This record gives sequence, structure tokens and C-alpha cells, in this order.
Amino acid sequence: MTGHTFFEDLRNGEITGVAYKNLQLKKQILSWFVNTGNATIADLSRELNASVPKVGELVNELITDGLVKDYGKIEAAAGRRPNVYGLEPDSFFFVGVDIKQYYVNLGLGDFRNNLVRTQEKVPFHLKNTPEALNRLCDIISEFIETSGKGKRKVLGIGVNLSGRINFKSGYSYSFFHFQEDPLSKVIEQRLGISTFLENDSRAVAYGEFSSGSYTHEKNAFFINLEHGIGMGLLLNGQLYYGKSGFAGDIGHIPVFDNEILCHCGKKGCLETEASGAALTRIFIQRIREGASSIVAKRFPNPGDIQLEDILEAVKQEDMLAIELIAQIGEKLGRGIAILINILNPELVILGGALASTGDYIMLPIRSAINKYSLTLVNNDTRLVLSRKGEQAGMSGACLLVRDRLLALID
Amino acid sequence: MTGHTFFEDLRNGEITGVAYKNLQLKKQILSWFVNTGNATIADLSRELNASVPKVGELVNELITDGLVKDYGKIEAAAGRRPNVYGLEPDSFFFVGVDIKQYYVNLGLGDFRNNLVRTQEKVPFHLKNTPEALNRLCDIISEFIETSGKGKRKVLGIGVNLSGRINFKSGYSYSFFHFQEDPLSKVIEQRLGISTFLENDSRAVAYGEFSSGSYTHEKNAFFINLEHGIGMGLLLNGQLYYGKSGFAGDIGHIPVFDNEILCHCGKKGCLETEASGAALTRIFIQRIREGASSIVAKRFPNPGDIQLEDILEAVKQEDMLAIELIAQIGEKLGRGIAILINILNPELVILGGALASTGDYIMLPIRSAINKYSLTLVNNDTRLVLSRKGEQAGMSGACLLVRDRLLALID
DNA sequence: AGTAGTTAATTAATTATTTTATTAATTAAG
DNA sequence: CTTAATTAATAAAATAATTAATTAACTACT
Repeated sequence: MTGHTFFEDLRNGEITGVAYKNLQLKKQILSWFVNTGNATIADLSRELNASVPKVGELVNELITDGLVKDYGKIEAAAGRRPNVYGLEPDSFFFVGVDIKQYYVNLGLGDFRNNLVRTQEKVPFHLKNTPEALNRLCDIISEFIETSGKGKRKVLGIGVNLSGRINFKSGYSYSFFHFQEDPLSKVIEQRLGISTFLENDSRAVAYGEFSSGSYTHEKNAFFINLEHGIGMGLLLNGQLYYGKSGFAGDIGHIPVFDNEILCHCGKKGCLETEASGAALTRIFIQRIREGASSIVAKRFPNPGDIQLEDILEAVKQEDMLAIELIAQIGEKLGRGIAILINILNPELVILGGALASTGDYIMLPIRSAINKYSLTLVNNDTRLVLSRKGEQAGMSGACLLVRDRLLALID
Repeated sequence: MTGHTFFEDLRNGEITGVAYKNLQLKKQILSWFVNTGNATIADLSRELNASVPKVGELVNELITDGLVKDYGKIEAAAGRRPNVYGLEPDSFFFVGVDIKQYYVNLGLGDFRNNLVRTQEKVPFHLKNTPEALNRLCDIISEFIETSGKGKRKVLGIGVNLSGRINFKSGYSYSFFHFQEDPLSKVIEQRLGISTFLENDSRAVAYGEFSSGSYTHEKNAFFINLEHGIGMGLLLNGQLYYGKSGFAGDIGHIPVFDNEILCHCGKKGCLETEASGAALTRIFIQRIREGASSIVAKRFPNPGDIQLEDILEAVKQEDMLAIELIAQIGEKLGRGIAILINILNPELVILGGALASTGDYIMLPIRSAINKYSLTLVNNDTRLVLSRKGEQAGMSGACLLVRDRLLALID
């Protein structure tokens, strides 16, 4: 016993020798609780290759720090019943902020990946101005104050932003890059709480991968189908960033021989024909060419039609919308087939607004994958729709902050 | 001191407690020597967070086992000079077998990644028959016997084979899959030495990544340009396999809208227009259409022209060959641009037969990458030519066996 | 050349951890 | 209802590791 708390030790870079090893073992214990769930002293001792008294001592210290809880005795086939231990959900909390184009979702997550409070679709217009940044900070600040847990109980804030993000430096290259300091530091100073920035698709991906059904998968994609196309990659069981954190940019891979200029400045990007933006563009064009659709009736000016309207129309079985979403799916499938051939994943999760059309987009994607990727490889790959929807963004942001602060990931 | 050698402990799965921890620390010490080079006791103690006496004890045990060597004292700015320790090259050896279409390269590698003996271009025709397998075993067996080191000194054999390989099970899906047992086991039983199978491009990639210049890179591709296109991926500092070991299949990603049937059964594969095979096909076709080339003179029947002849012609500045290799490069570059966008690597190494044409293929690739991938992302990426050539295959095979047997990788 | 200042290696002392033994808690069988 | 069997938790003993102290080896400066 050093008398220092887990977090004090963690922040102390000078820690060596016995204290260092104890800290490492504590991290392993917490990591086990996070990834595998509750466990007995005997379980931990066996799995982490440490003696029972040692594990018992460290677990007790973690209980003293408020991070771990004794969940009481459990059933046993025979013999004395063991106590199980696990994370203490009420010890500390994390705030996940999921920034969309026209609104923000905020979630307060506990240690065990439950969103104890959420505030969805808070009006906010994502613009690259100091005013928008101020407004964002105010929204987060008010959310924390009204959450009733007290600011000191909030260990960290995770912010999901679209575009290229370098999470290590905390810089955003697409929004709020008008000051010298990295964005994460700016928010941190405004709110007085540790803040981590993350690419939105990657954060959602982390939420999906860490939640329930998919914790055993080691190599997976999460494909975020909104106006643009984003992706989060799980490779060898780790979130993959690439050299500067720009990995996963599937939207701008050159796969078409078209002349459509993408907003990235290049031609032939996947996004030009297989994104929500492309769907909207093509839909409006077809309406203007005289195609019939239930959407057309509601909009005297076809230019006013939004992506949401088209997706709504799919659900109402509008023929034009269904036809076009299938086309988009077919093209997306070709892009995904490329990835499957290269990375041989076990799981592909489709999420984002377009994924809400269910089989209408999923089946064309599946058939394109079968057509364009090698059977031996794509047989390994399960294709599923996200079932978490908007939750995944907030939850992923909270999880990333938790796991970074506990130094379970780097 | 348990009295057991490192390898005995390693094989003993039942090992627990103190002995287990000592074994782990020994692995870390060896790993340090492998990846970072020689070190003093003090260095190791600092880096591995273990005390000086403990490290000293374990290093001495490793010396007793013959794995580690005392390299004597080194210079120091002040104070008593430390002894440095490192791998003992002569303790054990590994055999790397690089199987090509019409020949085999064999190399005997020591603990420090030196090929102490090689036997290149041993005639061998890669066919999917028991006879070919027998001949292969004979070749390996003779190489070991004539190497002069004694069979007992050979710790393992690494075999590189093209096509899809599952290294964990030891199965090959493209060659020698006519028996029930995995191929690695068959060879192992024939020769009496532990054998590991690996995809050829991945093995070469490992050789390149582990050798000298590129040990600091964490995310890199090695692209193997032969008749087909293969790739080895290093992601987050680890060789990447995907779910079943099929990752890296860049040759069959669908990027063209052509009608050329690939040998994989699909259309539009990158290989159909951007491989050595495509180069040969197009070259012959152009000759038949009446194009002039120095190669044409040597072959009354254009159908007899081989890839090697065309590559030779490039070096002699044959205009047709140069024109076509640039075309191939441009198309390859587009495929590589896709990968760069998705994986944001820091290094791309071009290897294989086509890479021997140097700038003739490299420059078109580079310009296509600039054209098709995002500047922010491709600025991170260094594109280089392999300088190891045929050596990389043998060396990579040896390294993979070494690191697997030392349990440095899994 | 001698000495102060450094750093390595070794040894001794101390601290920490694991192992073993013991006690406690529980189930199932007789 | 008692006892044997089983497993957990705790305590004591034995072992092992670290830390601190010492000695050794070397440099540079006076």
C-alpha cells in the first residue's frame, strides 16, 4: 500500500519497481472487468498469473479507490462460495458528445457502459466559427451541470467530430481549427475536464465493437453511411488509426471512371456515386427528369428534398427511392468487396442513416460483395446492420474516454 | 534456477507462478535483442522494469542455454564500462525455403538475421502433385545435410508458398492440399524439424520490415510484383493476417470495368491489367499487332516471350517495354492509392520482379498515388523500392520461424 | 600521478510475493 | 444429521525480488 490512488499512480510517470508492477496488475484487473466482466479473486489469479493474496490486496485497493465493487457471493457447484468483483458503475462518469451537422447528442456514461442519461438532438449548427465552438462548450457545460452527478464525478469528455482528426495531438483538420492550440485542449481548458477528440465514424465503431454481441471479433469494419461514407476499423483487436489517424477513409477511394467532382477535389471517389449525398443528388435529378415519387408531391422545388425525406420514402415503399437505394447499395458493395479482399475481416457492420433502410440497402450490398470478392475470403465475413443507432455514437465516445483514462488503450 | 532450458520451459504449458514470470521476462529480453539490438543489464533493467540483479540472473541463464552471448565491455563517457549482451548467432539456425514457380531458394539463417549460407535457384517445378512435394522435401533435406551445421542445430523450417495459406493450421489452399494433414505437419514429419508455412508475399514483407532500415515503421505495405500481385501488411506494428490468413489479396480487388476473365474467376481484378501476367499478355498482343521492340527479333513466335524478357528489355531501354511498364505502374498506383486512403500507412515498399525496373515503374506509381489519394494522407506515405531482392524471401522465412519459436509473435 | 566523480556489478539487507497450510463455508451423500 | 468432499479465504512460512550499500572499474581534472 502506497497510500496513493489508482489515478494518482497513473498520472505519475516516475513510478518504478514494485509500485509500477502493482499498477500494471491493477490495469490488467480493470481491463478484465471491462472486457470480460465480473470475476472472482481465483479467476483473476489464474488468468493474470498472479497469486491469490496479491490479487486480493490489489482488488481491495481498487475498492478503496471506488473503482471496483464487491458484488457478493455467487452460486458454486460445490465448496465455499466465492465473492465476485466488478466495476463500480457509480464511481465516476464520462460524457460523450456526438456532433452531427445540425444537432448534438450528449450522453452520460458510467463505468459499465450504460448511458445513465442522454440528451438527444440538441439544436446546433456545425460551422467552422468561434461562435459555434462557444455554443458547443455551453451545451456540454449545461449538460454536465444538469446531469445531477456533479462535475467532479465526470472524469472525461469524448467528442466525436466528422472529418480528419488526430486524436493523439487533439487536432481537428476539418472544423474548429482557427486557433493554435489543439481543439481538445481548448475544450479542456474551457470546461476544466480532460477531453478527447475522435473521428465520428471511429467512435461509433468503437461503440459497436465494444457492445455486447461483437466483443469476440478481432477484425471488423463499421461503415457509417450518412451524407458521406466513414469507416472505423478494428484490426488485430485494436482500433486502427494509421500513421496520423486518417485511416478508414473509404469515401474517397477512386473506384469510378466518372467526371463527378467530389468535394475533396478529386474525381471518381466512391462518395460521388455511393453516398447519401449522391443519393440525394441523383434522386433530385430523376425527379427533375420527370420520374414519379411520393416525395415529389410534397416539394414544389425538387432542390429542397433532403436525404431524410428519401429515406422516409423508402420505408413507405416509394419505388424510385427503393430503386436508387439499391443502386447505391450495389456500388457500396463493390467498395466493401475491395476491403474484404484486402483485410479478410470476420464482421462488417453497416450503420448511419442509410442503414436504417434495412434490407433495401443490405441485400444489394451483400450481392455485390459476393460478386466482387473471392468466395473463400467473403465466406469468413458476416454482414450485419447496426442495431444501436444514435446510441452508438455517445456510447462509443464514453467508452473511448474511459479506456484511455484507465490506460487500457493507447 | 529451475534447471530447465528456455525451450523446455517454453514448451511446458503448465508453467505457473515465478517460473512463468521468469519465462516472460526472458522472452522480453530476447525480444529486445531481436528488435532493438544488444544491450547492457542496466538498459534492460530500465526498459523492462525489472531489477538489475533479476535481469542479470536471467541473462546468465540465457547464456547457459546458448541463446545469448556476452559481447564484452563497451565505451562509456564516464564510470565503469558495462558489458553488453546480445543474441548468440551460432547457437541455432533456421532454414528458409522460398518456393517460386520454377525454382526454390534456400537459406540458412542465424539468430541475428544473417543468411550464413544460401542456395539459390534450385530447379523445381511447382505443381500440385505428391511427386513435387517429395522433391521439395528432398531439396530441403539435402540443403540441411550439406550445410555443415548438423540437423540438431536447425530449430525450424519456414516455407513460403504463393496462394492462400492459413499459417496457424498449416494448411495450404493452393498447392499440396491432396492429403488430410496440414502441409506444415507433413513436411515436419518427413524432415523431423518444426515447420511453418507462410504466404510468400507476407514472408518477404516480414523480411523487409524486420531488416535494418524499416524497423521503426508501424504501418507499412510490401507489394510483391510478380506474375500476380501479392501483399504483406504490417499494421500497428504486427504482421496482419485477417480472420483466416487471407489478408493482403490486392491482386483481386475489383477496380476495372473490363471483360478480362481473371484466373480467380472474376472480372475487373487489378491483376487483369496491372500485373506481370498482364504486362506479358499486352506486350505479346502489341507485338502481334506489329509494334516494334528489340524483344520481337529474338522470338519468331511472340507467344514464347516471358516476363523476364520484357523486364530485361526495359533495362535495355526498349521503348515498347518502357511504355507498357509505365501503363502498368499507373494502374497499380491507382490500386495502391485505394489502400493508402484506407490505411494511412507510413511506408510502401515495392518488391518482386517488376520492381527491378526501378524508376520506370516507380514514377508512374508515385504520380498515380498523388493523383488518386488525398494529399493529407499520402503526404504521410514514403514509397520505396525493395533493395533486398531474392534475399528477402529466405530471410523473411527464417525470421518468421525464429520469432514464432521464441514466441515473440503469435 | 593522485584524486574526485561516474557508472557498473556485486553483495547484503530489506521488502514483497508466492507457496503451503489452515480455517471457513458450502454441497451432497450416507 | 453427520460427514466427506470441495472450494474460498486467510494466515504463516518459505521463497524470491527489490532496494540500498558496497566494491570495482574507469575518466578527467588538478
